[in-house]
Amino acid sequence: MTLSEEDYIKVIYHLGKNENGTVSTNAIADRMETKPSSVTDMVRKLSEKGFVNYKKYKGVSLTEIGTKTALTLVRKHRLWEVFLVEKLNFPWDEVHEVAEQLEHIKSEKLVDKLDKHLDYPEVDPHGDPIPSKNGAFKKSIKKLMNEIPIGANGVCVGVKDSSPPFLKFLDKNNIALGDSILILDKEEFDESLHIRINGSDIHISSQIASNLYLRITE
Amino acid sequence: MTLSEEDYIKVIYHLGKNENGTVSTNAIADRMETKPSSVTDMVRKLSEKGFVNYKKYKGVSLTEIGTKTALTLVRKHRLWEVFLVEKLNFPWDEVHEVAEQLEHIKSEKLVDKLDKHLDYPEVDPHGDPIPSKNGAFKKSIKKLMNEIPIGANGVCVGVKDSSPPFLKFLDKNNIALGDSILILDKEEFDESLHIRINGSDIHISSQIASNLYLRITE
DNA sequence: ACAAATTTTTAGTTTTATCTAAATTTTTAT
DNA sequence: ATAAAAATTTAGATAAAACTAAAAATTTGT
Ligand SMILES: [Mn+2]
Ligand SMILES: [Mn+2]
Ligand SMILES: [Mn+2]
Ligand SMILES: [Mn+2]
Repeated sequence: MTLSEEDYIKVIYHLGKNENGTVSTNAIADRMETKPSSVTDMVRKLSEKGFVNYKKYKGVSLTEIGTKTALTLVRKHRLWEVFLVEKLNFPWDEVHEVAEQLEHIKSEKLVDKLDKHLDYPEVDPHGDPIPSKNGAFKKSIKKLMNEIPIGANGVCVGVKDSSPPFLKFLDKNNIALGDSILILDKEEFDESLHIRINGSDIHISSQIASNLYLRITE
Repeated sequence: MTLSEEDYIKVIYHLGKNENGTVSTNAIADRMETKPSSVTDMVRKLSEKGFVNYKKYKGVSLTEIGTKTALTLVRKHRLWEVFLVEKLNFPWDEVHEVAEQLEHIKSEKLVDKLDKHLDYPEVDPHGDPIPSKNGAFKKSIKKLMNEIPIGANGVCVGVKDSSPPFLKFLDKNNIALGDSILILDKEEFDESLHIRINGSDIHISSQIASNLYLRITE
């Protein structure tokens, strides 16, 4: 597996999660910031190697071995993110880029020892679950904040958008994973929310609310 | 800097240390496990980029910027080795291979934070010095065990050969860095040594003695 | 249903890092 | 000094991963 092949497989995995599993050439090209013709070439190669199912003009989906490979990469990526935040004190908005490189280091023993060193974490710094060695997820019951009824209590457990600008915004407003949140009210006009967090009442836009996951506590 | 360019620069650095600084095409090819013709191509490219001085048929040497680059790589390699041994409990004979990959991760911030996390180590698990951020070494006064007079006391501070077979041999014989050693006697016939270590007297071959560094304690 | 728009693939190049085989230069030995 | 040996470079090829431009297939809108 080359670095490039690995990145393609990860992208196909992430895009396939939302859809029925089948991903279009253009969608991959967009995400990889490359050209559709390059995607066609790579997808054909991955198909020959058995990682994806591919029918010309019909899109691609991961095979069983392709899915296994993707999960191993996601596991490595997220474990490294935990390491960077927990052990090296990186800000959570800077870890993705470095983990994008570290995920390609080839050593099963390294991943096992890293997992142990981190005390077997179940989620990464953005609240995303870390697959176990055999590819199993602990599934969590989480909902986007804008889909939660007024009056409900929850704990902030993840972000949908984990881009640096959004994460920096959360830092600036003292919103962190693990915080308790009470939904006070919703404005009809723009769907913005009034919430209580860390003892203070604040007003957040629907764009923010639709990118924060809560686990409802009752 | 591609991964391959970085590996070439590191090899030229290590080979140049022993010689006058000028390294031959074949020496590089041997060490890189590649063909001389490939080395010629790469060396020409590195020369165009300003990392090495190169005159056809006359060998290569690192420029100032090339040396700086090599030292940064050596620093990263050795810091990662310390991490693997100290934090992840890797055996010292298995870290080189993994560090060979980790040294190529591009993030200055990562190296700084790793250095701090490890509490600014001065040597790697094999006793080799770690260059500082600006490329300075702490020079240590160490000698090969076979060059030390009978009766002298020393502390084992490094290995010359850090190949897994030699390191495993030392483990098996309970010889580790930091151990105090007294040279008891030398056999004329094969230059083998009788030494006292950890309270017991043992007999070691000249091949072993010529690959262990001691710092003489008096 | 069918023309237009969009998506995807094909064909032909480029760059990087290799290789083999042949040519050239340098070194060594008589 | 010169022939043989060794080291090094050149020439030409290959494989991976990109790209552009053009062709082909699919989807969309009327
Ligand atoms: Mn990546
Ligand atoms: Mn993450
Ligand atoms: Mn390397
Ligand atoms: Mn080392």
